[in-house]
Amino acid sequence: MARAATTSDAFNAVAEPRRREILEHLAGVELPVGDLVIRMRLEQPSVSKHLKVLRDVGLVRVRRNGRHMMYRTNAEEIRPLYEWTKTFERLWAHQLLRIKERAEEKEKALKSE
Amino acid sequence: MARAATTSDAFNAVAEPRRREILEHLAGVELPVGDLVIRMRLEQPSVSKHLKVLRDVGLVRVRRNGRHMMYRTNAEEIRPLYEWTKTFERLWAHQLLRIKERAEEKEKALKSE
DNA sequence: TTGACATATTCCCATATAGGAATGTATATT
DNA sequence: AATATACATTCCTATATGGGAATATGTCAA
Repeated sequence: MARAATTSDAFNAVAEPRRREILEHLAGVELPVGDLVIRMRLEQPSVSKHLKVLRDVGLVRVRRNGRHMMYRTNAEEIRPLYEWTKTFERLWAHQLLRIKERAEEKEKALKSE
Repeated sequence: MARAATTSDAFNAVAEPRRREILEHLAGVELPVGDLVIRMRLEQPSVSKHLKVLRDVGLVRVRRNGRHMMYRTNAEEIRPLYEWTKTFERLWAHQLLRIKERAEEKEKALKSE
């Protein structure tokens, strides 16, 4: 079996750096394809193809305005990724706590010299 | 150009569902490969190969214990994904707010009937 | 040393890209 | 209708899989 399609879910779709970049540009802002092409210095077909992947998984919404296709990020679809990563939060919090504890131990040791 | 390697970064590594599953199993718990094989009902070579990808990007740590290789999730490497998704938080919060507002409008309209 | 056990690695192949180049489609303007 | 503008789609190719099968490596036990 080969790798899962980029359009199989949000996880696969955002694995591509240029697509994450697109989502950042379209966060809370509606933009036509041409603007992305200029800002990202990427060929128009490439931008359109990335946008198609993002559309397929619902990460962006489109609206036609004359000749322009206005895209914007649909953050709701990013949320599951947020929720998944968040389940590991306690782990890195633990690690930070242990680092803090060690730092305090060190300080204590210094004072008692 | 083909798709970026699964080992190029954490984003690509966690795009694979079985690898996310592994990270969940190893969250805060050290386990040998054999345990993952049983729990995930996946062939041992597959598990080992997924573990290699996760090791390459630092998402898991290993320690040898006799014949057993003890793996555990290194949450620090998941944190960047969390931080990235978190930057979109305000957007879905907005959306929720708008949904709430609409609900209130509706209620208001019902009361004034 | 010889097995037995636990994992890693290699070889295989069908599949899915990402970008470049060329072309197709839809809409506005004159 | 004819042309220009804005995007989308198709064709192409080098590359990277993920799992199955077979094999290699490393460690413990007798």
